[in-house]
Amino acid sequence: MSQPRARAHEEVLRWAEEEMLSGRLTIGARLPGERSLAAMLGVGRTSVREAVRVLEAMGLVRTAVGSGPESGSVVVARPDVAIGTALSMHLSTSYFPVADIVRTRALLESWALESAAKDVDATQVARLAAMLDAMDDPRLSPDEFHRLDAEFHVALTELAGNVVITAIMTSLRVSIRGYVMYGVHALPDWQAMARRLRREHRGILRAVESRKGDRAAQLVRRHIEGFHRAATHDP
Amino acid sequence: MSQPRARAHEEVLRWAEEEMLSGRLTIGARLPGERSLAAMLGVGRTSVREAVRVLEAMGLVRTAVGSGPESGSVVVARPDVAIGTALSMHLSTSYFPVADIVRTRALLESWALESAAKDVDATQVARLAAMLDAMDDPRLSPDEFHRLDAEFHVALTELAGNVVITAIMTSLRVSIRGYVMYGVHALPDWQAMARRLRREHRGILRAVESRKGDRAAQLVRRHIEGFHRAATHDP
DNA sequence: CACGCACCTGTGGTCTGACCACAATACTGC
DNA sequence: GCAGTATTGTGGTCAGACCACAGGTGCGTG
Repeated sequence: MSQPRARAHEEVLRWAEEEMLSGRLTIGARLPGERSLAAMLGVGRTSVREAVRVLEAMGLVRTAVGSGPESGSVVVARPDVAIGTALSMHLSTSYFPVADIVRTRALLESWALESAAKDVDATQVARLAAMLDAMDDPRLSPDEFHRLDAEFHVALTELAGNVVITAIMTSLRVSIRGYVMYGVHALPDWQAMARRLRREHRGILRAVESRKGDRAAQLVRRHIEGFHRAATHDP
Repeated sequence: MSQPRARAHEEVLRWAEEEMLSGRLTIGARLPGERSLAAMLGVGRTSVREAVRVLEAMGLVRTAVGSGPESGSVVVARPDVAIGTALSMHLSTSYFPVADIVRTRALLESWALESAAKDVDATQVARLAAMLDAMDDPRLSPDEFHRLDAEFHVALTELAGNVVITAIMTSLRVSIRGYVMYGVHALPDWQAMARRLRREHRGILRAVESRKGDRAAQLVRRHIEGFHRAATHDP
């Protein structure tokens, strides 16, 4: 009606969105097979596949071949996938400056800590501390270290309980992964940097634990911007 | 090498990302035709199309039929499209609570104003004031009013000059459009709300103009959360 | 010579039908 | 009873055929 000439694959996307809005298609549910879906909507299978690809890229479905309950297209909720891949692609066009991403990350993360410090419980702190213990292993490669580092920061952000912000944070981490690793290799002394990061992590966690929200926010902001400065400092 | 069994359309995506990273494919450039691209990469045209669909959904290309320089797949930079459609789809799965989106918006926007108020110039203020003048027309439908309102808020955020935050803001506005319009219809007195929004907009702009960053941030936070409360207040 | 219209070409958009690899399940022969 | 095989249904891929569309080309007419 409103869009009399929608492309066929958009028709499929519209259908999927309606099904999800109405609650007929919930997380964990399986989409009809591509062939039957095509017949159902009166479009070709290729158009259905194009729509499924888009849904997959947006982190809304996961596809698998074979048979059984795990096969086919299953509805999932991975918003970080969507934003992450999109951000990293846009980064590759150089449309997004890394500095803007770093600043955004600092903003979101400092807010999250400020908000989280109000009602953090011991269980959460213990879990975060365990992550930091794992990072103390001096045999870790820069690559592994960064993976744990990213996990720690995402876990910190999760404390605030805002799924949108968590999703954006995860995405930002994914999208700047390449840049971080590049910066790491450019560092004169990686071990020294690792020691510094570990120390700062402990400080941040301590501030959160003692409910000092604004101090935690300040520390994490310095932590992020400090690494950025060090990693982009060309000799 | 690293991924010996990548799906064909992922091969195309990888190619596109590499081309953009290397600078061979810049914004405004045209992709090869689907048929020649398929031949070039040794995959079927359907796989190329699936990849192009994903790129399109991520706001990286725009496609058009016909011939001439405007046709074909053109590289563009519309990160807001990517994040916006993804967010709205995830909203429809009810995975994202609206409250989290509203809070995120308040955070980003208040930061942007605080940062922008430091060096705003008269030209920008005049442009924003003109937008507010357009919103004064009492004949505007709620729909038109909301469109202008969204434009104003995005323009405010742009003042900070952080493209990542601008993209996220635009996306958030797009994704909550349905919710806002629903809330508007639920209001007992739309005209009264419009008057209030207009007044608050003027106040925010005034604060920015006089370089009072923290006051502008506070006002916009109240503005956003106030509307949210009013629109979700069930009788 | 200038103009306008019909034709040509290349683009994305779509559909059909045919395979393939794969994984769970049903069946079959021992 | 059980191991091994055949069946079924899934996504993944490809080739080929149309279609609608928009710009360019060139012919014909004024």
